[in-house]
Amino acid sequence: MRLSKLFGKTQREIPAEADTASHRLLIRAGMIHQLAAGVYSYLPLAWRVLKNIEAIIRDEMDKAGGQELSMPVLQPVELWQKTGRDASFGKGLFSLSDRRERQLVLGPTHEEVITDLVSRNAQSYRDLPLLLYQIQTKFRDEPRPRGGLIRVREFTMKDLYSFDTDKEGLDQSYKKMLNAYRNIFTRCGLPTMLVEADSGAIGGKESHEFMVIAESGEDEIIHCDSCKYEANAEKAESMKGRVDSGQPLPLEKVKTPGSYTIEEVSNFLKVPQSQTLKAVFYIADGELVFITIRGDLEVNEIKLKNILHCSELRIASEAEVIESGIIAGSASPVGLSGIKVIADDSITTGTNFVAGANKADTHLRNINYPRDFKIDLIANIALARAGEGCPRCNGKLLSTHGIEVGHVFKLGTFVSEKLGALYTDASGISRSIVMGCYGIGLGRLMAAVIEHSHDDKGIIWPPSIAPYQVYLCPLYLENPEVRTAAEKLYTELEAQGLEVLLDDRGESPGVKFNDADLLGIPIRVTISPRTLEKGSVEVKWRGEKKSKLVLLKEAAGRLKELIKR
RNA sequence: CGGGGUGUGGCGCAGCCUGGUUAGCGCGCAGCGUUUGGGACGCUGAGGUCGGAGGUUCAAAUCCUCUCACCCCGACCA
Repeated sequence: MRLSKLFGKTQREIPAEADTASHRLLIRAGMIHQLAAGVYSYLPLAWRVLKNIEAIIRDEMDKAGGQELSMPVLQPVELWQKTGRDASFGKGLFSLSDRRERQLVLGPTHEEVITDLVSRNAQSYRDLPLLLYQIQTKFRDEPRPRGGLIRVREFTMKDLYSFDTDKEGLDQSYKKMLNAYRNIFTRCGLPTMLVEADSGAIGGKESHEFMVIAESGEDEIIHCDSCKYEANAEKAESMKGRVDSGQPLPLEKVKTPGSYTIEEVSNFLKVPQSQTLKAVFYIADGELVFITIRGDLEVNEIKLKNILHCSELRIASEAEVIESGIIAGSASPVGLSGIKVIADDSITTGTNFVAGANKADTHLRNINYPRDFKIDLIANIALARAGEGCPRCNGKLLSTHGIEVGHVFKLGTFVSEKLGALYTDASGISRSIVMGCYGIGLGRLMAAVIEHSHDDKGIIWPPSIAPYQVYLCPLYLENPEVRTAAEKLYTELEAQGLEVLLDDRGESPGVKFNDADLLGIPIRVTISPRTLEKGSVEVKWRGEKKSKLVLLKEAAGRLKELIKR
């Protein structure tokens, strides 16, 4: 390809709206263009990278036994109503109606469609296991697209679904996919961390995410400094530690004028925050719930949502709290009735807690569970934080940020039950198919590669996914020898099957070198009167400082070898 | 949805507070010339409904009202 003809121009200036590295570089390299919030065009360079990523993914999926197919983006909403996931996706579902006022959605994922499809085509245990996948555009009306391609509303995703007869089969499919995913990310030059994850709106039980460590990552990863424990903060657990405060003492009322927050109460009564109980109020699908948790901890809303099995969860407004007769600032589970009370299991880690008295400016000392109050549900709903103890060993938890590039779920039979996807086992009994699902976002993967591999000059593409392999960079093109040598080498390299970008522009060396660095093509080959004097060209890897001279007549062969490596 | 911010040629911005001739600057783009091993220079030129609607005024990019879009911080996910 001749650079002068390539659609898409490099930009010198940094686009104002971009503040993550990949976003800036993708725009500056002329690879993407934003049409609307979270909606992008991919220009030829980006498209080539995506195609390369796609080829790697396809290869690994096929090797793992996957069969590629293609399903509709346009889906009847009824299918989503059957699984109830129209509610769990909520406003994230792009929906529209056709001319007959039929409600349709644009597929954000394809569990429903594929399960419906499989249920009609696989009836016997002999038809299983199955691994089916597609690489296709997904639509999700994200509340807030961000970071360029990191989070968008229309994106290409590889989604594979596994169908097995039982849990053991699912475990095997899951393992195959974990392995394939590791291969994919490695081949894309991306180091990843496999973390335990929450399954969110997709549903299901066990779930893992592949994370790329990056400052700009949206996810917080909690991991142990001494064992292998790694989890998304949404899911992470921690040792809460015991609060040793002796034998239960009798309840005692204390006046606490002006003290409302945990900090104020703890200062006023001179007790550590871990010796208090915090009250937090949420509205779960319209119903007010009372949450109590040790004062030094925070509620993990994801965990809370999961145990409440609700689709919408938000902090209650002050008005809503007051309306339900609770004294904000002095709220307490003690003596409360008519409201659902959920407690974090941290309330059992100590004795003689301080909490509100449900009476203005008054708190209670020496509250003990279960002596003094009842709750509807006790569970681990606390946010794990760096510095706390590892739940698996004696280590300390650390925190980093990451970009989620892949997510795998053990779905189980949730979807197949709802959609009646059954198979007949060897003894003739009808059973639900056991499912798993596995996704990779291609654009996000491309962005993550850039986040991981760039410098202040530009992108550094791993050769496996680079849009071109060689940046052929002749200087002083008006010099006939340079021009002839460049054209000849260009032809030879292309004949060798190499992907070459020829910078045939009449730009100055500085401009050409800077663009070469920005575009991040793995190998730069410079031809100038200076190199030709020695019958040579200059070869330089994008990621390295030094270059070396290669004889012009050997150049094509040598480059072919380099690329192979 | 809550909070913060921005909309002015393809890109980055100034002008707005304190209304007043042809709306500027840099990059980029086109032409010519001189240059050029890490983003050269000169000359010439093209390109703008000042996000949109309404209003105030003799006069609006500038003031007022409404509205739309986009970005950033939080609740969602590949």
